Amino acid sequence: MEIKFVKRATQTKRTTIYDLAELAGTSASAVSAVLNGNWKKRRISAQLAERITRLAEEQGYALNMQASVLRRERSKIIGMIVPKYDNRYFGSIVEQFEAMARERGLFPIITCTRRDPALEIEAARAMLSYQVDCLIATGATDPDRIADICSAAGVRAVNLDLPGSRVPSVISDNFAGALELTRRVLANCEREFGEKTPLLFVGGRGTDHNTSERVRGFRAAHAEAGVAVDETLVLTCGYAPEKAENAMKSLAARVKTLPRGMFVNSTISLEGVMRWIRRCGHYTDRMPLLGCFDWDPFVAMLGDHIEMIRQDVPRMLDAVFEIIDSGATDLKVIQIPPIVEKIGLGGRAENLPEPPWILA
Amino acid sequence: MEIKFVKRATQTKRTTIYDLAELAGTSASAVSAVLNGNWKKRRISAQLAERITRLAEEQGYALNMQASVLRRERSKIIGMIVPKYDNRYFGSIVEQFEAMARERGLFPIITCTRRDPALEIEAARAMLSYQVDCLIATGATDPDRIADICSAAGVRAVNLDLPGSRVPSVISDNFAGALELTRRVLANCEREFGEKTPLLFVGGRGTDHNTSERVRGFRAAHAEAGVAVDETLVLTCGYAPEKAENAMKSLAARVKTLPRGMFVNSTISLEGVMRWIRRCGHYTDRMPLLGCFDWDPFVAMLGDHIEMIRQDVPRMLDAVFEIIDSGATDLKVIQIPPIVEKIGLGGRAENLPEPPWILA
DNA sequence: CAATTCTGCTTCATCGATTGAGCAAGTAGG
DNA sequence: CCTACTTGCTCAATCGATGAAGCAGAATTG
Repeated sequence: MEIKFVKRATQTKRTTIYDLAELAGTSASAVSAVLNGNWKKRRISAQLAERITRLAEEQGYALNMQASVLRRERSKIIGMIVPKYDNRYFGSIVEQFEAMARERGLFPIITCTRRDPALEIEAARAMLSYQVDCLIATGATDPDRIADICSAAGVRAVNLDLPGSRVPSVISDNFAGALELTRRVLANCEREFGEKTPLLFVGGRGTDHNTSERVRGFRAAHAEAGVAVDETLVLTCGYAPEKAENAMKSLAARVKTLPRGMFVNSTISLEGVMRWIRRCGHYTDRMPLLGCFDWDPFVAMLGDHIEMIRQDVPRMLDAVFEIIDSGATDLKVIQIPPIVEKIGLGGRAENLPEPPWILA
Repeated sequence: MEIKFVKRATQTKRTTIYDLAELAGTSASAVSAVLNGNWKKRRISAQLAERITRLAEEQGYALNMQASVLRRERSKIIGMIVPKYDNRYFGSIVEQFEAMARERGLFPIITCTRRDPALEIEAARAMLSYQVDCLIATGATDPDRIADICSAAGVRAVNLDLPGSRVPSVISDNFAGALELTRRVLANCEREFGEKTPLLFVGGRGTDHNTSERVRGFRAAHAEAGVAVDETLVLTCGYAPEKAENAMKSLAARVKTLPRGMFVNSTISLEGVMRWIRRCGHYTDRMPLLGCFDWDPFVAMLGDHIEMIRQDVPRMLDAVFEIIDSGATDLKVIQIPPIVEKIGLGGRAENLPEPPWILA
């Protein structure tokens, strides 16, 4: 059962253009020219090109990118840092980023920083070491720091999801999205409970741009509806489920009546909120009416009491690549309108049995 | 508003060890030795080391990995290909893989193949071009093909999630997991409906190892319960939500009574199944009882009619890295017991067999 | 027929880091 | 005082691919 598997690592020397040159009775530079496609420019005969190509295939030749990149001006490597992979939003960002990069002949490398500021910086440096031509900082805690590091290395950067002030940014229109989401939840509450009450805002970091814009939209919708925001109900406690759950717990401990409507700042926070709702025993008669600034297919099935705002990932990435492709350098922040997920479509069918769905 | 941003790309020449050598009045080789940490071996004085280190920092020196890797024996780059980022299972695989790679001083690069066999191969080749030391093929449609390509380049490979026959594999114990999941759904059905009826199996590719093992577990549980499997109810239609949804649709069109219990082969398939359930109008009185071979926090909140099996990602990755770290080359398939998620809670079931389940 | 252009290559320096070999000065030992 | 180490460095080859410059020989032009 001892397999060649590792043996070959020592045995097999990878085929290089020099090996091919020798086999073809020609020079390495001819082989290189043929294999990287500009043999016409270099006036290699079609005959020799053909012969070299065939040989390369036979020998299972594979370009050594490290050598190639070292020599070339541009690496054609594009980097992205991303906070997490545990939700559909970042998942689709990464998946589409990869696809779009590949379409353009770029090699994508991605690093997940788990919202760790130190790791963000380290990851950015690592990517620069690998000679990325461009770096996309997604949801970075300190985008400007990253931009500075890139700029020192002469590398382009673009911010995604969270804006910075040093390089172009592409983000959702958080204010508009939050305004609309809050409006809907307020309207649902009024319809269901017959009275206008201030909503809870939970999740996100109070310091990040997105969260503060969403709070602004939240406030604007309240103002519009003539409802005073209850400041004790604005809980920007961080994104993690546990943080949201704890925030709810301690809120429940210090107020007498719990809100009947909530604005939850991501599916990740919603995870914690839902957990709390199911365990706290305060909503046994009726679920609170929720709005979630984020989308997840199963959340959409949780019931008709949840409204969702879905960030428009395809358009966001189109904008990112337009900046990259065009080489645009002006310091704009592009805001992409998010999508309101209509309940009923993504939402619950009218004729489903009533939740035993939610447990105590 | 015209920013330095791109200007610098042409202006700034990155600092190299030669620049530092000149500034320090020493040789490039001394600089190299100091900066990559083996200056003791190379008998550089602490004094000079100190001076060089300071200079490197001042100048914002960053190692050129392409040059470094080109020269070195091992690249310390580790690759992973993964089918999708749209579910928690692969999301956590990727996230933990990255973290564990970094812990070991390896640089992880990941490619999402979207279950496209051609892209899988292309991605594997690309990674070899970048001189990965090791490649992990996660959920690959043709792991052996990838293993062959790696072996030709003298690169180690490991299969994850789906096994192959050329290199070691780490997978879930699909049979045991499916057996337990089916048992539970059967039991739930008997309890709820007072009779033993065969379940539906939906999702996955009939040709892949995982799915066939799960079907085997599904059958075994039926046999155990004395229930005959209804062959028309085994729908290995692929993983995508639309495929599952369509399979359900056409099933509904050709049978008179729909199953009251279902084994769904992934959260991704469950997405389609749930969509169908909600739209079809056949389950207006009572939701079918479900079992899902996969875990998602929101699915867990969908109600008490869904049982879930969660694959043990941390242990799977531990196993993968143990193979890599130890340099093990024997052709084993390591099966990691999955976890039965208790509704509401979550933990390992009592009646799963004891690990470590090494096969063949 | 000589001068020029074109064709089809080859040669060689280069990218930046690494490392074996070697060298000069200092120190220890006999 | 001479040999033998040790210390602290430098030199130069090397990894594999790239592309500017150059060089024969064939083809074309005046």
